[in-house]
Amino acid sequence: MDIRTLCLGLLTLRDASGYEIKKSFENDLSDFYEASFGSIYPALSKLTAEGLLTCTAQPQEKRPDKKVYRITPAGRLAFLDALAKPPGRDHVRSDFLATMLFADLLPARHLAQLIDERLVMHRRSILEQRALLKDVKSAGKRFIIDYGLAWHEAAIAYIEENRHLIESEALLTPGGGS
Amino acid sequence: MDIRTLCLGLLTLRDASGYEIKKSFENDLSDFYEASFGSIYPALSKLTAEGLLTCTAQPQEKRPDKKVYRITPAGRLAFLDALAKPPGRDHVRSDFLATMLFADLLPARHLAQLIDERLVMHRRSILEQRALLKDVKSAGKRFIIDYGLAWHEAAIAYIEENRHLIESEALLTPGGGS
DNA sequence: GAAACCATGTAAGTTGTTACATGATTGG
DNA sequence: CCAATCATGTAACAACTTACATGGTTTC
Repeated sequence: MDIRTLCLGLLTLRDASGYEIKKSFENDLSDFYEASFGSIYPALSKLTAEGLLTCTAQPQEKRPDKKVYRITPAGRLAFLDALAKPPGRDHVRSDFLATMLFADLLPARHLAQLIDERLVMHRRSILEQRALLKDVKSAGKRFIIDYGLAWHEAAIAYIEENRHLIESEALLTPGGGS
Repeated sequence: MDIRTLCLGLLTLRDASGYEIKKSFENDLSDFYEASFGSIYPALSKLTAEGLLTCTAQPQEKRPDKKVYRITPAGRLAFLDALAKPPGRDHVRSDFLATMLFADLLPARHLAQLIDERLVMHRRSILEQRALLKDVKSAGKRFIIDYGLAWHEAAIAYIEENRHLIESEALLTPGGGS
C-alpha cells in the first residue's frame, strides 16, 4: 500500500489536514509505516484533483491556510477497492539487526552500547504507544497499537535473553581509539 | 544500511557470487531485508571498480561465467567504517497491519481469511527459519535468525489472542458478491 | 533566546524494483 | 513437459526522502 492509498484510508476515519496526517504517521502508525511531507502533500493534491477528496481551506491569520481534506463517496469506493486486493508482503529493513549479524567485527563496548540503546528505544516506544492507547476508540487502531506493544515487548525479552550469545564473541579490543 | 554496504558485509563472511548473495537475502536475511538482482549486481560491479572487492570469473560451460567476489583489505576497512556509524532506525512497512487498521470496512469473511493467511505465513516462516538454523555456525547469524523466530511466534500469539477484537466489529455483509 | 510546533509546498536526488534479454540443467 | 534453479546484466520506471523556501507562535 503506497502513501497515497494510506492517506485516503486515514481520511475514512476523520477529516484532516496534511499536517495532521503527518502526525498520524508519527503516532499511531509509527511502528509500521513512515511518510514525509514530501510524499503526503503531493498525494493529497492529486487525490483531490481526481475527485477522491474535497478540500476546504480554513483561513488562518499569519499562517498558510489550513487545508482540511474530506473523502468523497468516490474516494471511499476507491479505497475499498484497494483494500479488497490481497495485501503485499511486509517490507522490513533493520539496520540494527544487520549490524548484529556482524557483531563479531565490533568492539565489545560498542556492541553493548548499541544493544543498550536499542532496549532504551523499545522502552520509549512502549511508553509512547501506551499513552496513545488511552483515547483510542476504533478497534482497528487499538489492534495495531497493541500489536506494536507486543512486538516491542517480545523484542526486549529476546534481546535480554540472548545478547550474551553475541557479546561473548565480540572483539575484545582494549583501547577503543582516543 | 543500503544494499551496497550489506553486500560488502556479507562478503566479510565468505566469498560469494551475486547469485549466492541473492540467496542469502532470501534465506537468513529474509525477515528484515530484501534485495533484487537489479540492486545487487550493479552494487558488486561498483564495489569492484572502487577496489573494495576483487572478482574471479569461474568459467562455466553452457552458462554465464560465475563471478566470485572476495573482499579486499580496503573493503574490510570500508565496511568497518560503515558499521561504526550509528545504525539508522528500522523501516517497517506492513500492508497487513495497514489493512487491519481498516478492519471495520471489510466483510467479516474476507477479514478472517486475511488473518488466517497471515498466521499460515508466520508458521511457514518459522519452519523455514528453523531449517536454516541447523547449519549455522556464526553467532551473529544465529542471533538474527532466532530473533526472527521470536518475532513470528510473538506475532502468532498476539493475533490469535486479539483477532476477536477486530473480527467482532467487521462488516456483517451476508452475500460477498458471487 | 532557542527549540519545537504550526502550516504548506516544490524540486532535485536517492534508492531501489520490475521487466526485459538470454539460455542450459535438473527434478518432479 | 513444466517449473524451478542456476547465472548475469541493463534500462526504464516508481516511490520516496531531503533540502529548500517561508514565517508566525508557543513553550522552556
